[in-house]
Amino acid sequence: MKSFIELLNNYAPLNEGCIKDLTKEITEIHLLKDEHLEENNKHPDSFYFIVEGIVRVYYLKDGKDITDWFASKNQFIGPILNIYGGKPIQQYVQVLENTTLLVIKNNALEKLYKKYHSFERIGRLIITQTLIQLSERVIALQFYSAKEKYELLLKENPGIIKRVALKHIASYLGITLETLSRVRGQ
Amino acid sequence: MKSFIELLNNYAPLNEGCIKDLTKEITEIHLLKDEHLEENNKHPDSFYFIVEGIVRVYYLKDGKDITDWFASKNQFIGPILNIYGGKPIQQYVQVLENTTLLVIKNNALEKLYKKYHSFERIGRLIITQTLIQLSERVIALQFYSAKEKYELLLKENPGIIKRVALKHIASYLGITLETLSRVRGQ
DNA sequence: CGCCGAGTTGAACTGAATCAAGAAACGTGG
DNA sequence: CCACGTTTCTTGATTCAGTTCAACTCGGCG
Repeated sequence: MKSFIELLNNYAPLNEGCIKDLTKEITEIHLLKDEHLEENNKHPDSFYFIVEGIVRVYYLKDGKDITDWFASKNQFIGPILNIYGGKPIQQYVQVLENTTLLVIKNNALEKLYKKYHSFERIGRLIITQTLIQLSERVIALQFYSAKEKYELLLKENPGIIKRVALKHIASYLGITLETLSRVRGQ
Repeated sequence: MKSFIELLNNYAPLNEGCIKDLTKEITEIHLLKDEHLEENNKHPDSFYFIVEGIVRVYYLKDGKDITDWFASKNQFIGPILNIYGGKPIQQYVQVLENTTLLVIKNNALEKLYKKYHSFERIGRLIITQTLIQLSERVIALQFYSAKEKYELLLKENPGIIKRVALKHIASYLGITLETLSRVRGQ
């Protein structure tokens, strides 16, 4: 919780009142390996911060499980509304290790945005950061070979390989499990 | 100019003082077909709004000209810092038709963000919108065939085909000009 | 011990890239 | 308004990275 506030403070200074209001709206939850956030099958209505552990965000495409995003310690998961053919995709969040999360409801988030300018600023900065990350991914998908995409992931997120099943890595990279296996065999 | 303010107001209501300050910082420029924004070769330091016309944002990858984004009437172009292998990519903006743009310097933008909460909010909302668009593109790149990507573009931006050279469409879609040509021949 | 999910390996297939050549459209100057 | 060169687009033949399908291996767990 402290580390969360600290992290936000790095984006922009938060005043006491805002921290107080924010703290009131946050709840901490613990999930065990392979559990899902219980909000599945609902419209996503919360924002999460990962205190410890690792999760993946995924969706179903033609019945196949596609990993959209990994997040681990000190990272955020927001309801990044994914769109497919003009329609929002139902997204799910699965915990890949025992994980501690902070949760805040979207409507509480909206209220804080409205009430505190500095909080709105932090929201803007975090989203901007996410946008930049995503833009790198677009380039990777457009030009990198399977091997290059795997190596980029290794470079940017070295720990992930040991913690996450390869099938999830494969779908995240947009390649098949078989191709990933061959790439890894050098 | 009016349409610009109106458009912003749709995101969040701006007060008089903010509109006044904003207006002071905006300059209108006119560019002819094929001209470039003169800020090329510099670090991008402005934000644009397209009043009329169409532009493309592109970068060079291994000497090849890759279109990253199209923008036309009533759309924004920000310095969406693209990253490639961890390094920011120099981006260029070329006008594809005679075009009228509004320009605001980044540092003026930052001042307005700081001064007006409602302006910061608009910034957050516009970036969020961009993020959603980009997330759709990630899915398209991961799963769509060349034909499907082309059809998606046709559906979402029907006018663009007649206004933009096919080679730019091709590099935007992440396919070769030859493949695009074949796809178009049904 | 035997099952089951996860990962590996192999062979055939395919969508798109590449390379190459030609056609069509465009603009500029005579 | 036409001739010429440049740029843009099309078409064809070949190649290749990655998919698909299928069989097999490995490790954990009831």
